[in-house]
Amino acid sequence: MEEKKKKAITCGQLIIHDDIIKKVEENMPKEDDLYDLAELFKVFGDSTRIKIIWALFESEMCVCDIAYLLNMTQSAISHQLRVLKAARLVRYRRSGKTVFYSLDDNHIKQIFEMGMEHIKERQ
Amino acid sequence: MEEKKKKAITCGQLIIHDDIIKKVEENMPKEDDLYDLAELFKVFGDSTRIKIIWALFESEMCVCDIAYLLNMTQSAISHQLRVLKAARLVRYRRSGKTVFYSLDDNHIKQIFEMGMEHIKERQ
DNA sequence: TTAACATATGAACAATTGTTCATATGTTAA
DNA sequence: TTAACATATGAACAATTGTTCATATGTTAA
Repeated sequence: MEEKKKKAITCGQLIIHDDIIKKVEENMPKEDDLYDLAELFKVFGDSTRIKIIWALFESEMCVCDIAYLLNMTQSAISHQLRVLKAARLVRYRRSGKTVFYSLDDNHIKQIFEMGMEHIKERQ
Repeated sequence: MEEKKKKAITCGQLIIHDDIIKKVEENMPKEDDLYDLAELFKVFGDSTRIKIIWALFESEMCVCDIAYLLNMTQSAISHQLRVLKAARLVRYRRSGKTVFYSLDDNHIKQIFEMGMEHIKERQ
């Protein structure tokens, strides 16, 4: 939120009051946090990943279980698990040839439920 | 979650127990809802839109105010407001030449705060 | 060791997305 | 009416993304 006024905007005159500008600047999280937050939601913004997470709400599962439940290829699931792993939303443990994935976050369920409330309100 | 077993998967043998499969099928939301949920999070999955929403937490604002606060062009903001409008996350009112946007949802703030908790835990 | 199998991953591809630029649309003051 | 201005929007473009296909990697049983 630094370096304002540098880029030209169409509207020359501001409607907004100074104290609101100040409040926004005070309450807006840092650029890095905003970026991370967007990255987190981006991960949730794909229905395959949503389904994987929703399956893992129930129990830990191996890759082929998830592929079976979601009726998708092992490769597609594996690629998406990598994304979830990178976002630190799932953890995994290897047991022989099988790799079991499970959720690694306490907030996901609440975030999903709140999202569902939004969906349901507008149906 | 219908029509399983149609697509071939690499792993022939399931590790998962039948009662877990049943639980997942019971608790997994309907395909349409999962899709809508993903669409909602997709909207949150962009830092420009996150910033717009965070600014609107403070007060209703016109397009040029938002452009000024975020140091972006009017056009970019306008395009993103259209996305937010389509997701029914913002409403607007016209006052002369100016159009004021405001938030149209009670869940957003809680969802964002929970997302932030996730971010903060892993820093 | 080797065959069998679960999983991971790189390359390719089509599809989607965010911004810019130019310009259309809507509104008001003169 | 018309000029000025706030906003909306279509086209274009580069960048990102999800899946598929082929195959590499890791593990175990024989």
